[in-house]
Amino acid sequence: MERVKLTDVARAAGVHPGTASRALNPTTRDQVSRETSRRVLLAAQRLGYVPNTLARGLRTARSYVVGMVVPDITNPLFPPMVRGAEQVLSGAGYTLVLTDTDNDAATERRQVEQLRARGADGLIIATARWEDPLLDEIAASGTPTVLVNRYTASRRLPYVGGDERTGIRLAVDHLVEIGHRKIVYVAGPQDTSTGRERSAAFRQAVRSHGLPSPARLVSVANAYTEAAGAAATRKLLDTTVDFTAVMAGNDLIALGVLSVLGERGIRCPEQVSLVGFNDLPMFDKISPPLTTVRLPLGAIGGLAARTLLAEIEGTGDEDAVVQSLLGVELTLRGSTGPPPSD
Amino acid sequence: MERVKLTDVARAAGVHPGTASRALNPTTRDQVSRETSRRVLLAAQRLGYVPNTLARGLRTARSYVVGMVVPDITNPLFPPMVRGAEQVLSGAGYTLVLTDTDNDAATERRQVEQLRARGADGLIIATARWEDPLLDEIAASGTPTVLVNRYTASRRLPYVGGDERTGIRLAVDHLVEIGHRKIVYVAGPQDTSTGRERSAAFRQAVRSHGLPSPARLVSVANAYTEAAGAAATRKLLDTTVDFTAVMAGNDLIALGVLSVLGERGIRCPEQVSLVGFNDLPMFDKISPPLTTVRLPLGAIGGLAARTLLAEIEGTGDEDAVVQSLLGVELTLRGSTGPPPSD
DNA sequence: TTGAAAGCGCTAACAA
DNA sequence: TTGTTAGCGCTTTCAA
Repeated sequence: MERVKLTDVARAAGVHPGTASRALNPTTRDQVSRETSRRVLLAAQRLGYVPNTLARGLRTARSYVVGMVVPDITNPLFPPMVRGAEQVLSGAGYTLVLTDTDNDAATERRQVEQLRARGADGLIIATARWEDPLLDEIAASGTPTVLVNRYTASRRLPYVGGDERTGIRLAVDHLVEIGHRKIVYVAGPQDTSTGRERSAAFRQAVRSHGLPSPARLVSVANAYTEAAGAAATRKLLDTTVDFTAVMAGNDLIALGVLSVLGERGIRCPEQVSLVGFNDLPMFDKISPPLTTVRLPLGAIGGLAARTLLAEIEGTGDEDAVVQSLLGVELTLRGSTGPPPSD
Repeated sequence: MERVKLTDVARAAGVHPGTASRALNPTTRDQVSRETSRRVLLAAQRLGYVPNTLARGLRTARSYVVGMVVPDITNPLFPPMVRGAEQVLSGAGYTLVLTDTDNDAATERRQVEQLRARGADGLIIATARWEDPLLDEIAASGTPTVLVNRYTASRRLPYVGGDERTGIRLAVDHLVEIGHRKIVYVAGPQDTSTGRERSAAFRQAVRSHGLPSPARLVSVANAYTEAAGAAATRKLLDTTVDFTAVMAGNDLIALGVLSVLGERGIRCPEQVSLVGFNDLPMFDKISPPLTTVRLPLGAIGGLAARTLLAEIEGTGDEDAVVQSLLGVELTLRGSTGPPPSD
């Protein structure tokens, strides 16, 4: 069960290994006569030759490996991004190595190290914290890297994501349009760019509509989870501010909002409207179906991959794209309606 | 920004590269004096040495790469398995390369080839069809491989999965226990082992309870999707058999069943009970919350990885495990209740 | 216990 | 256009 190698192909075709290599490699094929390259290709095919990527990588100092780091592949936000990236990369002859950090900084560091040990040509990272020393080190190291989903305060690495500000504005516009004036915000954690960006966008949107200052109308969840969303909502309700609509930092937080509304006997959307963020799968099946902001996750992953490839293969003298935002849309469903008329 | 290599460490420690290699490698460290190995380790640490996995792999003919092939990472069934596998593998010093075939056989073949070009030490495959030539070729090639989630008719490769037969039996037992006698089954596609296995288990369970022969009580969906489930349910309802409970081939099919019941004004669980399979995320949030069979997906992925590692690293003279089934449990929720009493 | 040297499979600079 | 040769960074046999 010996593996066929280049020398075997060369021998079978009656040429030197160097020639066989040139014939097999599309970029060097024109250095070889048509007849010879035909013979080599044929022999390779016949013997079932599969080039050894390790050996090639060792010689060319390129691994054709791209690492992608996600906090938790079980979070439905990430699979579509991974998929989008993988399609682009494998189409370009690259292999995607996926690592899941389990939301743990030490694990992340170890895995990035592993990726570098493999000579990864580049990195796609979805785990950025607002302050993130590891990413600053990576930026300093010069490894081609693109952030997705979240970016860092230092903004030292290019970023691809959705246009979150517009997403929040669309949602608030919608609520205002159907009559809401008292809108509260259950924000996501502020140690991520998404949490900060969306909070800022909410404040701005509310202000632009001349609605009451949101200072006391924002409650911050300390994680993007149902439980954290519920806790933040309880805190909000305990200060008994009155409101007719809730904007949630993401869909899972919206789930927490929904459960607390249920607890307190507040009906959605009759008494309080609710908008989420992300449009995760199955949120159209819950009751009430959630109005939410949809991000083009697959496209984000794909564009991140293309951005990275440009950086890896690019000539380097072109101006680099530092940030790309993709358009988002508001998905209207049953969780939003006019405020109670009394 | 030059990368530190073994020779640099050796020079810094004042030893020969061969010695440095021995000191750095845990399995050969005892061939080196304590003092020397201490010096080498220290130098490596100080210089930030990261070994080049490619070079090592080329020399040792081992890549420490395991490929995992899934049909669609966007399907929530797979992320937990991937995660379980990745944790085991990275704990053992292996890197997981994930590939998504987009449910396409040609893509799958191309990707498996890529994985072999990378010298993958083994494969975990979640895409098995009942008749699957590619997998038979892989089996013949001798590449260590473990199937998860589904197996092939030829059973030439070891398989790790959930105990599906027991899952179906638990579900049917539950329905019978709360009073149902007329149970129908909306099966999944019969070109997968899961579709076949569950169908057979249903027939057997029904028979063992002395319920009416299920021949006309089974409708087959041609895919594990909501749409296919809905279509199969319509076919069932159009032949107007009367029943009080539906067992679905999986959760997505159950979703299709639910929507058709809604269409026809049949209430669940008051008029008809419904049981799913897999316990996907969010199915506890739909209305009614779905009673379903839970598989230990993470554990399945983890065990598949361990099985594979045993095969890769094993001495080869031990008897190999050919199949491992993990325990499942029935999760009772709102979609099942006693049949109507009239 | 350590050093010397060969070689894993491939590519690329140089020579012919 | 093709052959020759060296070497990518590492491990491992052999010798000292």
